[in-house]
Amino acid sequence: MSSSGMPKQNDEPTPTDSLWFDAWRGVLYASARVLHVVEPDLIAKAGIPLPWLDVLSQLFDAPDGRLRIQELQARALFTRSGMTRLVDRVEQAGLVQREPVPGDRRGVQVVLTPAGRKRLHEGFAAHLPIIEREFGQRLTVEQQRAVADALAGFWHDDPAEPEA
Amino acid sequence: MSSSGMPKQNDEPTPTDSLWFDAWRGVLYASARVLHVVEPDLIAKAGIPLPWLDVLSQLFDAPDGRLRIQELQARALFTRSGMTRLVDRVEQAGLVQREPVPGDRRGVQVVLTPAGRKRLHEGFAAHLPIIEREFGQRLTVEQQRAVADALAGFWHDDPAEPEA
DNA sequence: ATGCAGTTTCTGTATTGTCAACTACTGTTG
DNA sequence: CAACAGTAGTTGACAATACAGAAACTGCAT
Repeated sequence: MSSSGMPKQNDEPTPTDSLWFDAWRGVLYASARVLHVVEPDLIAKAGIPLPWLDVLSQLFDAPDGRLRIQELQARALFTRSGMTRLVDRVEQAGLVQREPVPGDRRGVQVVLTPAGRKRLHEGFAAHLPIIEREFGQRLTVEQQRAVADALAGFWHDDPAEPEA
Repeated sequence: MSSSGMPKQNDEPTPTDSLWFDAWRGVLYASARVLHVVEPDLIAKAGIPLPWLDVLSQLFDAPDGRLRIQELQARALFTRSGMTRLVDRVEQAGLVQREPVPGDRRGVQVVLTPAGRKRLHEGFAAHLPIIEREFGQRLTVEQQRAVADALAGFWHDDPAEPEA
């Protein structure tokens, strides 16, 4: 906010004086640092890479428990492209299943299998304590509430909608 | 949402009732969603992939303007391994330079070139407005302050130190 | 019907990331 | 000083990802 208009040839490429940038930096570093601890543990304890867990939980959270490839792509947190092949791998592991879309013969619906639902729960059970230790316990309750409240909009709104 | 305390075999794999998890989800989704908008723009406008900018700015922020490969690896936000090759590419683009470490003949110091410093500034100038629009403007000033304050610990402390 | 722009997913290919050896060097120990 | 465990960085084999274009289908306009 405060940096006037030319952060160009200063001595700092980061406008350290602006509040929103400090907030952004906190968000960026927090997610990166926590994920770097969580990811190896998740693979070791539950045998699920992070992108798989993402697909699994997006499906679980979907209203009908089923999502099309492009919907998965829009909601995905880690993989931007290559959803076809990511689903290939998860399907080959038996955690997910492709089904035809009733009215549209080019589309594909992806659905959780019972095994997929089971692995999803295992995965969450395995890595929730780590997230609590690495993230939750470093914040006071007031800070947790403030962050949750401030950032709720980023996961609450539908990524398919281009936002208001 | 309201499930009391046994997130295990409920109908929700996510213990939606705990505050720290909502905070974490906010952080995770905010960083992912913002990055998904920022990254293509950064490549289009400044020709720098996000991991490059990360390397460049870590070097810029380093006390002596120089970092060893393993220090880059420890501080890196996006790339966990393969720092050798990432530095290869950035070096080949002329933005960075390898230099021998005075007292240690196996080590390598990575230093910004003038061209690298220039591209770093261009990159930041290019994508700061986008971050402000996608992130900063979605938060009130109080929320910005709260988030910045709550998450300051994640980027302020040295990743080399295993933290207190 | 036929054609055609728009869509949904898949495939080919290049690039990037991951994991496990491997080389070169350091500092310590006998 | 010779041996050796530990460290720094690189390399090679392989998996995952990105991007462009192809194939199949839809809905609307002729």
